[in-house]
Amino acid sequence: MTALPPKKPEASNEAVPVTPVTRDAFGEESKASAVDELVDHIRTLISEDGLKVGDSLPTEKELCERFHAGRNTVREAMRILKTYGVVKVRPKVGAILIDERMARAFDLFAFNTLEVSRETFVDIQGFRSLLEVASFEQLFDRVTPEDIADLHQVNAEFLNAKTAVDASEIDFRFHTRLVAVMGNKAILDVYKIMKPVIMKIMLKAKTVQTFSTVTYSEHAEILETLERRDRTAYQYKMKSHLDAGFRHFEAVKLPT
Amino acid sequence: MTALPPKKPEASNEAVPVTPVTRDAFGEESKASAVDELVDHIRTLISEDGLKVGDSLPTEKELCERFHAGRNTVREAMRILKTYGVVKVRPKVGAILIDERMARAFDLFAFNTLEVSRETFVDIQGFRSLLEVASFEQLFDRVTPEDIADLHQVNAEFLNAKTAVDASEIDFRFHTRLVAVMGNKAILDVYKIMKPVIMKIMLKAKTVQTFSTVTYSEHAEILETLERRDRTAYQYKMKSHLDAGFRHFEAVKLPT
DNA sequence: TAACTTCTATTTGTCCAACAATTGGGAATT
DNA sequence: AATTCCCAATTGTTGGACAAATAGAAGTTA
Repeated sequence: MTALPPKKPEASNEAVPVTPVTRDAFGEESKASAVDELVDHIRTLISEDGLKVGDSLPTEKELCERFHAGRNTVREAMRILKTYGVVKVRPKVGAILIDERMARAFDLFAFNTLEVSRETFVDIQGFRSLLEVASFEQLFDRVTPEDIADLHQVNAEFLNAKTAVDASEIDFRFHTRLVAVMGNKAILDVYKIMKPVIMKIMLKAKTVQTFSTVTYSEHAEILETLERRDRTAYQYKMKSHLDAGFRHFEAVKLPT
Repeated sequence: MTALPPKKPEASNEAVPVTPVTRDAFGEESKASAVDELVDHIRTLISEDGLKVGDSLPTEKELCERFHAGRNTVREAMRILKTYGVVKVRPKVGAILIDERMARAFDLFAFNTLEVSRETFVDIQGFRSLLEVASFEQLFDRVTPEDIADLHQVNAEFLNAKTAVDASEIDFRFHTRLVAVMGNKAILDVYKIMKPVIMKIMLKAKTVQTFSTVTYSEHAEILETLERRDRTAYQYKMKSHLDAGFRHFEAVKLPT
């Protein structure tokens, strides 16, 4: 025994589950890298200790010692958990359990830098119609004077917008704030994920001029119907507002 | 100049976009860690070079040199992309572009270490209420006899279900098929992503017995209102159906 | 005592260097 | 020409070093 593998120094006591050749993270099988094993270990650690959202994980050093792994290995494993939206790491304070998996799931699809196809456009606008028009019951139930005030304030920012990009940013903020009224994080996450596509739609359909005049006043009218709790008028105004962009997109006549 | 910061050795030529303090992925602002910046850089690299699935990314060393980053930083960035399901890395051959994001999205929620938090539960059910109840206009517009037939067929499978898991699988298929009636891919994708959480909700609320009796007949009643184009009845039946699971979750009395 | 400031120690973030493990591709052999 | 073997390139893992951030303690002042 001249050259023993330097991987396992000596200690094999402690509480080492020892999963020598396990399966990969999920589904597909592979050779079980140290990082994947570590993720598995941390997972069992979480469930066995019954850790809940808000609880802390051991520090990197402790994880190194407990699982006999190098710090970079631990860091890559933690990086996976961060990407999963399961932990939030801050210097000095360490890793805290969270649950933002929903937001992460939608982040995945924000990777698209491709063109907006006609079908995607129609689908997204249909989705928005559902989230902003058909949702009127939940909107009217929950809307507060604060919400209205916020929305007015956001809408007022149109007057300061210099470029079309600025203006569409404000436009998106307005609609996002409206969706936020429902107080549903999942819905809000989805809406935020659609931002790149929605922004493209807004930009395509409007110029700065349009923003500071038509869009601004349409928003104002929508807010007014919201304030009055006028369901019928709200649905009509909002649907027209969304369809406006749609009609313009039609006019452009995309190839496909 | 005795102690210059060791971060930037010297070279500032090449093609370094130099995003010193950029924004985070979306909306929320952060301090822009080197790893996050690197992910951004690689992303722009992919889109600017027009890389497609199957193409190769530069090696770790090349990425280190091109973006003046340490190898661990590069590795953590690649680890993020791997977790996203955007690249597949093998020793010697390097990183190849793939697109398994949908599969990864499912994996996210198969990460069972965490309980479905109460807020998540409420949000998801609210979302479903929007997608399946408030969407009735679009549903009634587009539903065809074929859709109805399919839905009846799926619902009939309850009779063959042996375990609660089987049954909840069928339950989810039923609701998915219903959402599919709208013909909106974006909405359908979102619904599919929520599958693991929805499945948990279904499992929590029901036993096999329940599925083969209550759920089955509730579905049948919903289909009947859909066939009759009875808007009011549909909304009432579907809302009750969804709320049933909700009430059971209430009864469980979660700690927080 | 209470509020504020400063300091310290701990923890994470990044980089470097070294070696092990894997493997595609070339070299050597038949 | 086919097969086998070997090498070199690349990723995987480890350890160490230092920078950056910050929670908590210690000290200061009103």
